[in-house]
Amino acid sequence: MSTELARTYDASAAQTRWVQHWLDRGYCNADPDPARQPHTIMIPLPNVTGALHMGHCLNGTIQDLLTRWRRMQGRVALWMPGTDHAGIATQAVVERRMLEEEGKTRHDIGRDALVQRIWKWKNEYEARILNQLKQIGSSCDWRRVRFTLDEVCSRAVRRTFFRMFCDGLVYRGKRLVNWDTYLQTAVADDEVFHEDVAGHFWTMNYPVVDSSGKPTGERISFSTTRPETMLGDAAVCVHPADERYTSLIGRTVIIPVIGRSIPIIADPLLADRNLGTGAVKVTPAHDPNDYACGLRNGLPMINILNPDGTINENGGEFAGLDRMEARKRVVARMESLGHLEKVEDRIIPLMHSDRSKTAIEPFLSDQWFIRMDKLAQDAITAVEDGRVRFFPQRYAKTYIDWLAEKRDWCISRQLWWGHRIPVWSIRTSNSSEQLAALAGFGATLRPDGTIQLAPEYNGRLAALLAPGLAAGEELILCCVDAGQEHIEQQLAAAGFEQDPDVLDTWFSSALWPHATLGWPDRQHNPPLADSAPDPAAAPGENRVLSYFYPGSVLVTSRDIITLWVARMVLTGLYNMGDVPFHHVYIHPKILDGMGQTMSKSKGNGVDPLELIEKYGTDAVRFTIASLCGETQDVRLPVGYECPHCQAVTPQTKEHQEMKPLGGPNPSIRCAKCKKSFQFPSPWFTPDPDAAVARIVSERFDYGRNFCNKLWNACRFAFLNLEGYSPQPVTAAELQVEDRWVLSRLASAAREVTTLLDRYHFDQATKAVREFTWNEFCDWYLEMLKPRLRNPESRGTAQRVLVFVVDSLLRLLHPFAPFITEEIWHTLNELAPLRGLDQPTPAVESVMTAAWPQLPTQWIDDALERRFERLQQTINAVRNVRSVYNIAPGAQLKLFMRCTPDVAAQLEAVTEQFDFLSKTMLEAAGLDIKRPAGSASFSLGDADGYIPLEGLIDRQAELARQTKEAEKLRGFIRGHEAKLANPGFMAKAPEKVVNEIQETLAGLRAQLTSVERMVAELSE
RNA sequence: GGGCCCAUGGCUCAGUUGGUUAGAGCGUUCGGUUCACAUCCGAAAGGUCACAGGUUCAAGUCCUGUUGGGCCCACCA
Repeated sequence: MSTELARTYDASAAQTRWVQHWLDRGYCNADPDPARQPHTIMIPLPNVTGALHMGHCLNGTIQDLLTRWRRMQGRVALWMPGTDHAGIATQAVVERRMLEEEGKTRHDIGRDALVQRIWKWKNEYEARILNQLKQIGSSCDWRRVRFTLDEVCSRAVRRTFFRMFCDGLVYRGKRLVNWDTYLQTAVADDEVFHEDVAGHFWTMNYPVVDSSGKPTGERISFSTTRPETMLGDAAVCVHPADERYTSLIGRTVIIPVIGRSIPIIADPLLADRNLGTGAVKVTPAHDPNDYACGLRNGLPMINILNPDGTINENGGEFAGLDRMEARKRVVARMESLGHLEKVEDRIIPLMHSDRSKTAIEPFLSDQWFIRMDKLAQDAITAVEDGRVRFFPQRYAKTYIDWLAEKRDWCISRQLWWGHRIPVWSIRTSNSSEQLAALAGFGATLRPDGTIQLAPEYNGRLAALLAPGLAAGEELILCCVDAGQEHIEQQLAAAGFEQDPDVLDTWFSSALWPHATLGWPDRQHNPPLADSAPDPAAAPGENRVLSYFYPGSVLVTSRDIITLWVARMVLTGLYNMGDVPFHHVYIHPKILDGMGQTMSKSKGNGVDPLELIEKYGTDAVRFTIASLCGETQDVRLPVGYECPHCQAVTPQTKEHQEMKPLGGPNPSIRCAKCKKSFQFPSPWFTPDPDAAVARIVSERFDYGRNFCNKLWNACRFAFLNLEGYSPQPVTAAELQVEDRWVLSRLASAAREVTTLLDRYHFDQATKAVREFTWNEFCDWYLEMLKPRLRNPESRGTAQRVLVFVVDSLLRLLHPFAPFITEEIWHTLNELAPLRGLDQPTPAVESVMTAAWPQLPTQWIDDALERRFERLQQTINAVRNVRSVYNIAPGAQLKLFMRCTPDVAAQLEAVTEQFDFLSKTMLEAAGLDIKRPAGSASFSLGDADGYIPLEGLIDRQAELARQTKEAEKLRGFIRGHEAKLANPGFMAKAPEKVVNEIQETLAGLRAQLTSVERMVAELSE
């Protein structure tokens, strides 16, 4: 390591160096240590669907900041990394790509081949994601990286499902799914989009019949946009209070096209008197509202569709027709039978599949559910009693409101990529067949009707239908084992078939906090990557789980509070009997320049590595942390930097939406140099030989400038450390500025600690920046310059300087890990021993250094106030210099009218005046008179005069002071009005009244000074 | 339709339980090459705190409504 800092900081070299160094030294590893407290953060597992964007970068920055900070505080800080298989999203990406590139669907290649392809994709993107995380400085324990489909997580998934199955929490039910008839698959809600299409609105009627089935002549009218669903109608529904229909409620109608009789029912939740005719046909199997109505009223669910979108056998003569063709024929038939009243054209909002772009059909299918009542209640209680706390608190409402609905959780998905549901079933026709199917498992029927399996299956195989075999034709078993235990083979051999569906992705991510720590294995620590030796292994014990669970804080974004956070709490309580984390910090979302959230579908995502390349990781992290407040999302306008002339073109919505559309890659023309360039986009890869713009955002100048400042301040310090000798520094040796900077440092350290405790990252960043720049650099370093040149005073100055730099690097490390590490290592070369009381050897890495906790006694308010007057005086002199355009080098004289004790304080720092403002303090005291031709200023308790004979325009100075006096009079009037207000005097607290009076007195004194100056100038 | 959040100088944002003269960074203007930093230093200009009511001695801050924006959820015969 060099003993000097280079002229500029090379961010990318530092990043490469320290990422590897930290890895080699194992500084990020976290192993159980009973002597210390743990601090656990589980990463919100990124999906392996694609690369990380700025939202992940923000999320990671905060987690790493917290992890590094807690580690420095002496905790065993575990940050658990990993990725999510993201069932639907990943399968969709791979399928889409396969369709585009090879024209194949998953049915063409089969289940195993598709899953293999997805694994390949996963490996590629997982590597990319983990690399991105490393590049942003993430101090994860990389030995522990997990994937939701890996063996450890899979075991936890199967065990949880099995436990829930045995506890009766799992059941099979019907549910309407979004069915893509083209791809013949169910698609998730977020995989569908609304599009308005031209359609028709038919009004028809059904004839009312009497008890013998004869038409009474009455008819009931309704409207529909999907006449073919008539084939599956189970009722006609009206509002119970709708007087037009009260007489018809309970009567029967006939569906003319198929001759089925259905009842007229009343349901206030479904029927709306003000819509259409007020009566509505009910098709429970093909409409979500009708489905809910069907459940409420015990209606039959008549499915009329085949998976390919044709009408099935329930459609009578229409069976086999495509639903659109069936629609036409049903309408024609209704018309010919005289039941069509009118047709209107209408724009219909219709759901479409993202993938096939075809219309979605609501389709009733068998799904697995988890009963939520008790599980949800437990999770609500955990937040209500404070075992889990949200920051900011308002998000607890989102969580509780959602859980309070206690809607059962549909956990099955019609996909191939994911955890296959560990349920096996066989069709039988009676209980003896069922027992026969179970013969190989040593099954006997207990007297109470439940099934007894042979002991070796206890806890590994369970039957859903017990007690009471033959409750249905189907026998359903749940098997916890994977293939190795052979039970699955036995099941297959006995004729059982495994459910083809997989579990909802959130089922496995819900287990993340305990699954990653090895649950349900309580005997062994979870395996480490590449079978690395586990330093914390203990026989018969999973110490990793018992030590790191529950976690400390979950850091995530608000949109998955329900999907993920709630479910982690719920499964944590269910499996572990304890909450998965104590705090939930909800951070802002990253928005683009137009205020939209970043997402792949909008094409406005930004790869953090692009910005890191331009600004450096620390700059990006520091800026991001500075934007992480309580309420406001982070707006991040970006631009394209022209590769030819470096001019920046701000990104617009048009840019985000530019796609090749079969032609050449789109490009942007630079407004300045008129040349074209390509740009990074989620829609295409730029041509290999094309000039490609990079993404920039001037918001990151904030962090970059700060890093530059820090670097140069330390560079300056290090250039002045020649001859540094470690020695205790006594109180007597400390100069005013030393005591001041230590006071400020102690305050800053306390403040940053408190703010981080409360997750106020924006304020913490601001505090540390202001200390570094506005206090340490602007004042302390400047005041140190003369002392460092003087051999007499140099030693103490160096020792204090080294101490402050050391503390500063520690304070900044969680925010800016690379630059602080880089500087720290140089400091170690120059000043291996440091400390004020007793110099001690510094640790090798700032990452393992202790977080600064400085004595409260160092904070000296009186001293800070005196120092502040010095600063104000100097600022006032600078102001005069600037207003009168006086050459920076010109030496000025200063006279101060003030009390003797203030005079003494000012005289004690005469050299500082000279040095910082090229001004000699000539005299100070009560008897100072304004020298002729002076510029003047008032600080309230002291007035300053700077003789500027010949340089100052008397009239201009008079005008300046008159303006100042006017301003003061305005303030004074405001305060006087307050004190003259009887209401204020009677009702305001005494403290506030006193404050106003004091301020008023100060303002009046200052006005007196200014008025005297005006008088003097007017003479 | 329900819920949550936001609206403060040209831009991006702070503003603690209501209480002195509403702050910062960038941008703008003016002035600066003495050996840490022009990614810098010094100075200045720039705000009726979205709008309308209300509560209060006192409102950027609390309440109600309006407008505009974001997000989540529900729904659209």
